[in-house]
Amino acid sequence: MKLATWNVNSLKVRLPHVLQWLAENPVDVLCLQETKLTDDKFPIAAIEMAGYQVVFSGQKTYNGVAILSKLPITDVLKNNPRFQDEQQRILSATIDGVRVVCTYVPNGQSVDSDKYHYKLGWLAALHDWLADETGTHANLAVVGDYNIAPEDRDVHDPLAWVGQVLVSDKERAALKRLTQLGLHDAFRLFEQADKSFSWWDYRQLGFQRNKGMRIDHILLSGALATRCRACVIDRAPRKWEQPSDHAPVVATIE
DNA sequence: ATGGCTCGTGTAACGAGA
Repeated sequence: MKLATWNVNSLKVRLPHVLQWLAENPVDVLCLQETKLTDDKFPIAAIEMAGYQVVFSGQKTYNGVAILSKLPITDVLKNNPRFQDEQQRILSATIDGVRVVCTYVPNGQSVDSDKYHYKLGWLAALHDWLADETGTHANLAVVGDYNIAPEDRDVHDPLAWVGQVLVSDKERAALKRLTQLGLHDAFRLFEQADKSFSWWDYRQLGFQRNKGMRIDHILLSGALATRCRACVIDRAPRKWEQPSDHAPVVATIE
């Protein structure tokens, strides 16, 4: 199974990019974040024409997640059953024996904001729910935009970012707690180039200068990590016209 | 210099993202 995740920053704007990328990279499963579409506006027909089934959970203006799959999708669940949340940030489904959780972790805005506290509470609730899910599903993949750079090597300029949102100790500790449930960062199962990032600021030629961060992750249960043969960030669509600020991350599971 | 781009909303700036 080829499993990918991509924060598209508006599926309305990025639908052509998604279709082109799938044509060039016919992965089995693609998880999307920040669709920014209510469910009545979701482009089901265009995605089905491309050979994918799709489930989605959206809202107006913000957030929104979707799972595209070549193979049948079953047992769809919206949100974290343990966390009351108006914001549509989690969608789970079973595909080919793999439990896929597509997640868009809150950004947090800044460490002194209410949004930061919401992020930490949200992550704690995710941990508590996934503690059960890891027991229930041996083949579990929790993928998406985590809005956390796990280590300094995942940040273009760690000194400039010390203590800031996306890299703060509390956020990194929350992510580490997820990995301590037995979920492995697929990207770090393999040797990778230095300064590998999945997001680059639109401003100040961020991509051209590689001023980015690695904040989009594929976390795999032990059973899936053992079967994982590769994990790459595809920078190509970040070079296209009117790109998302994020690049897709792709894991190959035998 | 707390901006710089890009998005949705809605049709003018502004909040939010990261």
